[in-house]
Amino acid sequence: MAEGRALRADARRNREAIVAAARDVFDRDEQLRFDDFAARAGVGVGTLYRHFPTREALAAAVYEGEVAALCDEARDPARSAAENLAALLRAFVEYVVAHGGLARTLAAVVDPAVQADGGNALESTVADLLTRAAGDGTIRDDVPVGAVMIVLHGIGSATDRPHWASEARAAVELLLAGLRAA
Amino acid sequence: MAEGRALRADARRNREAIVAAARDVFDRDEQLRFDDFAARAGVGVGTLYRHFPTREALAAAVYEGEVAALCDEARDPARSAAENLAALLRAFVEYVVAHGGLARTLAAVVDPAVQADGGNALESTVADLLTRAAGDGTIRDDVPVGAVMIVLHGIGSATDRPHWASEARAAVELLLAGLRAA
DNA sequence: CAAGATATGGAGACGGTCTCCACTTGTCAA
DNA sequence: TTGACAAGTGGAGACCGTCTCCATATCTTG
Repeated sequence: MAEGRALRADARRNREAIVAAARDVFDRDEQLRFDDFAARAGVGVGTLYRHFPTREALAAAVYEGEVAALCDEARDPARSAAENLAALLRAFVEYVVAHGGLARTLAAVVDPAVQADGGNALESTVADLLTRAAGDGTIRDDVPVGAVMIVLHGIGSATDRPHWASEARAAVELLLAGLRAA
Repeated sequence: MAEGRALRADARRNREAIVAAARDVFDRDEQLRFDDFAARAGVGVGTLYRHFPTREALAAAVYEGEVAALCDEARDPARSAAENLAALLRAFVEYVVAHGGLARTLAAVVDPAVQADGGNALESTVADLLTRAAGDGTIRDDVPVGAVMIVLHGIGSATDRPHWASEARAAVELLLAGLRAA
């Protein structure tokens, strides 16, 4: 996804408007068809398609922005890696609790294979914390990042269970307990 | 979904043929459109729609059958509840490893809210084992079933991560370790 | 301020989903 | 067995969301 060329000014504005509109729509959990979607962002369908050829591409763009904010909160140098990891995972749940629709859409639409492929900020942040905490001896050292990501994915995609919020919190605590166990 | 009326013999045959065909298609991970789908089962589209108004209804029917088999394996009276629970969770992963397409389809299509609503054999089996194992004192007693289900859901829906099989196994071990921890 | 490059929008082709009903098949009472 | 009614069927075609295509509009650069 490297920028091959600089976007023309108006194109960039449109692109941003689309992402913003998408964020909004996903968050409200509105089920909009692609055409209306374009209208909502104030552009034509053609423009929407040029910038984001698939629904997934659009979701990925939103995803990227959301995740970046989350990761920043987990880089407090005053805390140990294990503490930062716990903070990140808990923040993740609270974020998802606050933005259920967004989380569900992203979990449903963003392809795990793509995410796992490297470009994923959340995964590499978790991987980093995991490695460093394991180095400290504060958590087990035999846990692949993927195992943690799988749990997070489950949390993001099960948002319409009746008591989901408390279950999600419990799942994270379970995960943290598992990480600490010998 | 109580049977309001007994199905006519031919109708029942058709219904079963459809479910069997669906199982097959999902398992192979073929992306079939509804019409061809009906043809595959040897019935008309109309028939398909009468029996299963939505893709989800169809997936749910397949799901039910698959899960019933799994749960039976976890009712060994010679083992403790905790052991049966561990066996069930591990069997779940191995099942999903062997039938990735099926698992992904079901995870993507079957609505968690419906599953959680009661009619779900897997969830009630897990709930039962969880309660009994907690009674024995072999695992923590503050874990809602939902937390475990969320992890299982994550496992089922992340099947296209590159090293997914080993990550899924690790996730289950992590979960089991978390359950054991004080 | 040209002239070329870049981006736009939305009409309409395309294709999957789902409905509807004339027809077939099963069931059951006589 | 058979007639008569209920139950079930199939697939043509209406419907509607997705996506392409290109004449037009807008930027940018020399």
